[in-house]
Amino acid sequence: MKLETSCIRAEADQAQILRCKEDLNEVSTSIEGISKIMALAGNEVRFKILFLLQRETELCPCDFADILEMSVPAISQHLRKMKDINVISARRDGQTIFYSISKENEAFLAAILSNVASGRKIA
Amino acid sequence: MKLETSCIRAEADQAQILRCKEDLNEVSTSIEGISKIMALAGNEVRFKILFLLQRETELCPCDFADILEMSVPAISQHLRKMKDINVISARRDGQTIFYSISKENEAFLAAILSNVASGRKIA
DNA sequence: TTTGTATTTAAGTATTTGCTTAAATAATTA
DNA sequence: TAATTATTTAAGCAAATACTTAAATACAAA
Repeated sequence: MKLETSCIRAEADQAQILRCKEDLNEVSTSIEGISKIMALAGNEVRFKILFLLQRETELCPCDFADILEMSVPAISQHLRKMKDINVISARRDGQTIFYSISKENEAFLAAILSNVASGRKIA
Repeated sequence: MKLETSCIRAEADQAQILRCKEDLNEVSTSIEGISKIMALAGNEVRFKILFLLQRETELCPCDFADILEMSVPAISQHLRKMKDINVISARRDGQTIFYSISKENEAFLAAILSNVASGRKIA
């Protein structure tokens, strides 16, 4: 019995298929981690938050609510998701909690954010 | 009447808030475009497809179905989304349709994919 | 022309997402 | 202490997502 999901064409390069599977397997942990970060950064609100954090170093939920004209709980929930995955980190100063981009992912995010340009599309 | 979503703390730096809003406004088109790409790349299946395309230059839906062990329609729908947004492009050769990363976004995706590493997390 | 292969499209559905409002914490100030 | 402020958490819900199966297209070969 054939696997229904598979193609049965003669041209399929079985060696290539196998090599691809092995390649993927080797980097699976890495891919999992990166696509989790990408999934978070892929939300426009969160991407803006990251963009702002890069420029301003640190901001509080309240600031984001003002800047993005969104409710504080909505912002807070976005921040939580990014904090959970260690994309950003928090420090408390009195009642205010300041968020900033985690050292760990700073370089990766900088590479992505460097493509943000005024007026024009990415290169 | 105050805007409910806004913070009323004394410490809010109004100049900073305003500057951030202006900054965002200047790059809004760019941010919109990039986060659309990121949202697509943020899905693990699609990220794998992009990773594979970078390594193999071009592959067909059937190949992806074999490699990722998913149904052909599921793959096809992922490919469509990326094609719609011009992340990938297609060429037909007989019955087979070969997909590849669009020239337009090659550099951007290469920058992201360069963080995929075997065994370990991103830097 | 009929049959088969590769792909896409469409309809249906379970899950996830991103907000809302209301309530709960936590720290500050009166 | 009580009242205020900043933030988080929880519950609920509409919209988006990612699959499924079945049907439709497009090309190739018999």
